[in-house]
Amino acid sequence: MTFNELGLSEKVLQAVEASGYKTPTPIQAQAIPHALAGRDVLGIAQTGTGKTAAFTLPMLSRLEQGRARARMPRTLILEPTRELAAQVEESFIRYGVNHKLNVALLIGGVSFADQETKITRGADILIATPGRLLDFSERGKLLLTGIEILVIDEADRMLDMGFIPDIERICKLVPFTRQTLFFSATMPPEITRLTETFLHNPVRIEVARAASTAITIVQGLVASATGPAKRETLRRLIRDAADFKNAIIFCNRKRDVAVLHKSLQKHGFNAGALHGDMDQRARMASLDAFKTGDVDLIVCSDVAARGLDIPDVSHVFNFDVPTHAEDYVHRIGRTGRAGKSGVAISIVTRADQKHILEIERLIARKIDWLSKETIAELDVEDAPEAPSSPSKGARSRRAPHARDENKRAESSDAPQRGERPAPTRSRRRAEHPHAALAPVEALTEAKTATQAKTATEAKAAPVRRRPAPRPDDDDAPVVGMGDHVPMFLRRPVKAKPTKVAG
DNA sequence: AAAAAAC
Repeated sequence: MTFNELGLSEKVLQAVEASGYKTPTPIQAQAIPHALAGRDVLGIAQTGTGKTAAFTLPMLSRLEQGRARARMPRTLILEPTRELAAQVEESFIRYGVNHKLNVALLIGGVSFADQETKITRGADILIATPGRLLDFSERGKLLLTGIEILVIDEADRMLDMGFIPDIERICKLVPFTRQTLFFSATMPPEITRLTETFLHNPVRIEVARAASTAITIVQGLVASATGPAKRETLRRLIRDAADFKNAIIFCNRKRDVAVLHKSLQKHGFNAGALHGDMDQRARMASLDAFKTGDVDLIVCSDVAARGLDIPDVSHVFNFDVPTHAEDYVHRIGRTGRAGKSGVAISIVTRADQKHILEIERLIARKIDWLSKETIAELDVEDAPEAPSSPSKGARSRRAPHARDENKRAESSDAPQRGERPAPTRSRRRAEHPHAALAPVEALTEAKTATQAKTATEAKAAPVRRRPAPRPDDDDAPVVGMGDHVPMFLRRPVKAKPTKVAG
């Protein structure tokens, strides 16, 4: 099967060919002919299945007839997050090189002015997140009465995010006669109801089960105590990762994204961050830096869990185990894409064990433990949230390592031989094909190399003076708000939730 | 339990 057989226009086919694609994915092969024929499509597909091209390509073909009028876009694509919207815009730009179509991106967090100019000029393609779209619509700056094709992408995620009322409002603002392309990874009852209301006799296309995890992803669990010890566990995993290229690190909370990001930087890692409380420019900049390889680590909230298509992510680390099993599937799906192999490792504390069971049930398989010690052996209950008191067990075993890292952190502020520091990359391991499955050997082999390297770098670079590092306080200054924060702000807000009587 | 999304 080739793209030529799907009925796409010559202009689109040329752009597809220029991008180097020859064979359509299953969702593309099945959806494109129906989309071109004007049918409503209900696509049940995970991200990473080629879903975006499944609607951008036929839309571009169909838009070749007709032109946009001022403030009346011809097509509308709704996305749950700003990054996804921007990603879809890129897809239209890539495959629309031979067209003279106006593309507008309507997302929050950026100024109105540019967006308004584009809308006023007339947009053939409008890609939007619901909030900003409704804002424009309510201000009378945008008319949805000329919409010919409506795309609702990631519908189940829109549901999770509480967007369904907005989606319903928008569906009522567009003409009844439009064509609707509707995509969702799963079909919960609310989504089914939505499709029954807003789709007309749709073609139903289902490609991959939502809960299936790509077989190209090697998954593993590593037991850890909480607090600073957990960050130490992560650093060890990054350092010892075999075939490491880059990694996405997920935290459950935005606050922890910021804390971990600072911690990694302090330890000399080349890391960026991405979460929804960052301003939009910083979000875009972080993502770009990661895509181009300027940073090889990015610490994220679940804003990045779904849909983001970053080619060649070698590792995903769940710094926190997601509390929703579905999120696990989405997170680890950032690696192992397009037939490439990937590694996904989750750091598990005692409190996470029940979530692991749910995840294993969802993906219908056991995930291997990669750590020698089990959770039961770790002194989890005694592990501190605050940086003041260390956990005994896990800590003392790795103390030499921790000291090592402090040296690295100090040296990292200085430029090394005119290059930006890229510690994780420079530390890339000699091939160890099954390292992820044989972690103990990999760790031993890796450790000597790391230590040798670190020692050299520490000598070569000027050392920034800091209080003598003790393994106990290696992370003490990291609070996510700068180093000078009153002590009372560092204390956990709530009483320790893990403490249960008895 | 938290994240995301409008000002």
